[in-house]
Amino acid sequence: MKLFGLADCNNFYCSCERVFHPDLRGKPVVVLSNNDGCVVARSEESKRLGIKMGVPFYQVKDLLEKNGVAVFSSNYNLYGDMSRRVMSMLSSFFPQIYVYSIDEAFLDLSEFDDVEYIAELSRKAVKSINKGVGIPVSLGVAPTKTLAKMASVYAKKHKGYEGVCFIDTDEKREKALKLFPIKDVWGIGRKHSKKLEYHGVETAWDFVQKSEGWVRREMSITGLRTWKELCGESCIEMDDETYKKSICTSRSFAGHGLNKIEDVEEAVANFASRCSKKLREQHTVCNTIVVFAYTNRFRDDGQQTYINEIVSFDVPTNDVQEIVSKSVNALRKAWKSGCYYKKAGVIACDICEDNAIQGNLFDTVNRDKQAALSKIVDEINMRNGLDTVRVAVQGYNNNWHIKNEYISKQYTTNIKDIIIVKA
DNA sequence: TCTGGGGTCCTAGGACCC
DNA sequence: TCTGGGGTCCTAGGACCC
Repeated sequence: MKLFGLADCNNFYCSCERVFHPDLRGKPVVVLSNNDGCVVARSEESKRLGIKMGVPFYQVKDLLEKNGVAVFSSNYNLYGDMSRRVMSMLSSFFPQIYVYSIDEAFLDLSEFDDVEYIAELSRKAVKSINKGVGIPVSLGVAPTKTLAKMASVYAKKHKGYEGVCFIDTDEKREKALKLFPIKDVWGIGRKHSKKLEYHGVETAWDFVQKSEGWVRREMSITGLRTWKELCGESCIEMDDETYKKSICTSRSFAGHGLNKIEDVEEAVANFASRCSKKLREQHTVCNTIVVFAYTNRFRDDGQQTYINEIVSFDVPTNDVQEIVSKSVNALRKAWKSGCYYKKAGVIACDICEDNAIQGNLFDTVNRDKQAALSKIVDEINMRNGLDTVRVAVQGYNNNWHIKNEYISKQYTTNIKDIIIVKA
């Protein structure tokens, strides 16, 4: 039987923080989103206190304080680096891994034919990662990705499994489906689970009792794929990661937001610069950018506005100056004064590989020179830090900076923050 | 006062063609 | 009274994921 694995890091952001705060093991921890806005990660102890995923920080601040919960702003440099370590260890055990998100990877186990051997390897991997990186991992194995995902949930939930759970027989599958709430199935979101519950479907098992035709009609092709996967038929492909088809950089602004065009301009210039860097990193160019900015949608007193400017290039590009200047010009053109902007961003779309650029007969830009300059700027910034060389409009006022009151150090990526072990 | 950020895929409907 | 039939392409919006 062909099998897939799913390795999922438990409460990943919290676990990362705990690696450098061993005193917090067994204690409640939460990690906040950008701007210390919402709770985006909770340790098991915090979940037990009833803190919900995505809840605004200010609404639970008292509760957290009262229960001595350790609070962290998100530290993406740290989490990104820890993720790389986990993935690299994982691939030393399993040659075919597909990184699905910062804390998850699918494993293609088709080259192994012995289930016992897979089980042994899985247990070894989980133990080694825990010991070597300090991150607890749950691993599920099953004939489809949706079932593997379900197995990983059981692996995490029941201590007896020691982090590894198999759904590899029909009996186990039936039992697993009957105990699994439909709303927690991978691929079934809020809308569909509401609808399914209305039709009497409460568990994954109830769902597979529905007919194929009914599912196709009510939930379209994506719902049908989930249904088939739960029945044991593998039909969700692993994306052989090529390149991202859209790239977005956006931020919310702290407090009321920003109402001066210079401040928003500086922010947009920085978002555009970040987009161009991401494009270059994946060796692609974009044909179109979208610049957006909007006021606080949660307020009903002030004036609400939405800027959404779409700009196209004559020739697809990833050049920082071109993308920044077009973005800033688009913002200036669409600017409406008298509003407090709470969030803004830049999206690069119509992306293609940089070796397949469709030229333009009337192009006046020297593309070779431009590419050479980009390369040098990237190299300088790699050595000396992000944005050492920048486009002037990116500025230094930084009035759009994000709030992160509770951020931990860059333990693994900044030499100044490396922990010193005392003899 | 305070509410994240970054993606993918699918569908319905409009515009247009013969 | 009665208003074809078949395509393609594009876009906005919905639903989902982490």
